[in-house]
Amino acid sequence: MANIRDIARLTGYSVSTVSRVINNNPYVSEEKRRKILAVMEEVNYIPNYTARALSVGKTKNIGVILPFVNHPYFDRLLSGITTAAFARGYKVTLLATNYDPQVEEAYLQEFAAKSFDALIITSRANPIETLLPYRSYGRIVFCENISYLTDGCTYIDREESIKEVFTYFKEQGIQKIGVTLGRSRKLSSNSKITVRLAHDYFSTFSEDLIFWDCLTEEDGKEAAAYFADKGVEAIFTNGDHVAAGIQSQAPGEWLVIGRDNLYISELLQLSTIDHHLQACGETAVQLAVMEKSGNYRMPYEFIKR
Amino acid sequence: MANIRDIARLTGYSVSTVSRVINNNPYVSEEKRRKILAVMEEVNYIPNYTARALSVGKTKNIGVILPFVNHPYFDRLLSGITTAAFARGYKVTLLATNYDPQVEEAYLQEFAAKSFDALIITSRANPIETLLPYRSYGRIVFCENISYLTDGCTYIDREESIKEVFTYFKEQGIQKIGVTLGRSRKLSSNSKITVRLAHDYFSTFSEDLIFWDCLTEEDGKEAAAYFADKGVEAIFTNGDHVAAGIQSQAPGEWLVIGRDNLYISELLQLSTIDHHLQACGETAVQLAVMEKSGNYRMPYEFIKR
DNA sequence: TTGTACGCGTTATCAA
DNA sequence: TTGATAACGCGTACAA
Repeated sequence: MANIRDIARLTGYSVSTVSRVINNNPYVSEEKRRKILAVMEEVNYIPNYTARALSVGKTKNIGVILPFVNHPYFDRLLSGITTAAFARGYKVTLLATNYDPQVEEAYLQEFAAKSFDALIITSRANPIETLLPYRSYGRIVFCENISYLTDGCTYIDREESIKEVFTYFKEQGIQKIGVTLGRSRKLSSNSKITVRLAHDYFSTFSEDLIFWDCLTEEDGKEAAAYFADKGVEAIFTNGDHVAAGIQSQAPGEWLVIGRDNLYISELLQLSTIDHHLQACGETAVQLAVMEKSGNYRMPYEFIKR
Repeated sequence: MANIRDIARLTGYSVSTVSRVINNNPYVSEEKRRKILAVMEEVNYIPNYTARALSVGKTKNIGVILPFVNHPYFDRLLSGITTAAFARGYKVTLLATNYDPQVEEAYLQEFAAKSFDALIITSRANPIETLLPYRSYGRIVFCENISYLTDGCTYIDREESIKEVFTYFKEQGIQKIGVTLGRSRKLSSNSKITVRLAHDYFSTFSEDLIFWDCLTEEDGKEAAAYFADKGVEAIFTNGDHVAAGIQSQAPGEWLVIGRDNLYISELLQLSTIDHHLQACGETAVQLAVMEKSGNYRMPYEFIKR
């Protein structure tokens, strides 16, 4: 593997001149440029990416912390992130945590070690206090509404969308609802908001009307069994695929509402909230590369069917 | 940001000793190790990842070339890849091409520039001849059966699974079928195999019984319209989500068969092929990190419903 | 327009 | 068990 010094030696010019050719610096005579390019071609020279990154101090790489892929919520978000990152010449590296706090911290350490130019946290496994100090190492974007931050947050409008759904429930005369959620309210802002609003809107609501750890369609089926004897009239789910799992077990049993506006909800004629996750991912990248600053709440659509 | 030399200066020991502490090298006296660790802690020192990568010549990073995310096929594959990579201490960076050959080559150049320890090509935009030379820069794994390679390929068993489906069609007395495909047969081995076998099994088959560029559920709906007057009895699709799109437009009109074994196919009671994409992704990583060698064809399941 | 020399932050070799 | 020093490969002030 030839390096820049080899090219310098082979052409008889200096390392800097070769570097200028590599970087399209105009201050190189045409003749030398041609010759240098010829030699580079001949020995199949390719500048080392890591060395450049070290020298310049930038990697053109954005790290994305998420629990896992192959889940509608994160895949949508990721789609927006990759699209936007790509358009700006950034690559995206996946940092899967499976919600393990230790693993997440290891990634934060890597970020601190300058592995990525920026970090996007789509969902976290540690308390926010653990993460905040790492902001001194570079840009960290949160896909979550962190109240005491005025910059670097982009989030879907859970607060308003859920209120609209719950108001809709009331209009339909519904008194008692169940909800499905992904994980304990400790860290998930979605869980926190959902539970709070459920209590606000429904005096009948209680902790045993929550079906936790609900991630997949299969989990949705189990949720259906769980709610069978709970006397709820409607179920507010944490995803269309979950809603579909529930609906498949007991069609028409409850007013089931999903999220994400997946095709499956159209197919089953289930109402759903489109939280514009794709746009959220794109905004996250804009924040990550400092193209934008501030906090951004995405608009949403409640699709009634 | 303190560096290793700062730590050396601050502790009064040499850079090498500090490096040994960082890397848990046993040849350091306990007293020095303690003191060095204390100072590292105090000034919040974190070894620079890029510098280590440059020095060692490895990045612990696997690049994955794919057209886009948020598509069942690639999301499944990616899920297997991230899981397996994670378990082995590798990170995964997404290299989205959107099927642009130029972009793909740019990624290959980055690979040649030592940006990744290995490359996994899940789908390509260039002819195989363009890619092969890059194997001299490091490990490249193809998720595709490349006949004249005896190593570094892992692929789903399209040949046999499609034969089984087509045989099943014949058993059902079906004489004329339509197929949906993602993109031109030039580069997609799936398209190539499907078209070849369709001709082999069905004398009635012709090019106008192919609905191309079929990627999403919405495309599936268009496919349904396309096949409305083609007189086909069955449609072999390139994905359960596409199959669902077709089925939604004209339930029971055709015998529709999907692929990927998504939940939606269970819901609609559509037959499907489970190609074990997750396992394919995991195997790709094992090949990438040289834990395995050779070619691997994944087993499949034809799920009749 | 060109070249020298140093910085980027580590790891590895070798001598002590 | 330690430390000096040379890689690793590139970018870039600075001087010429």
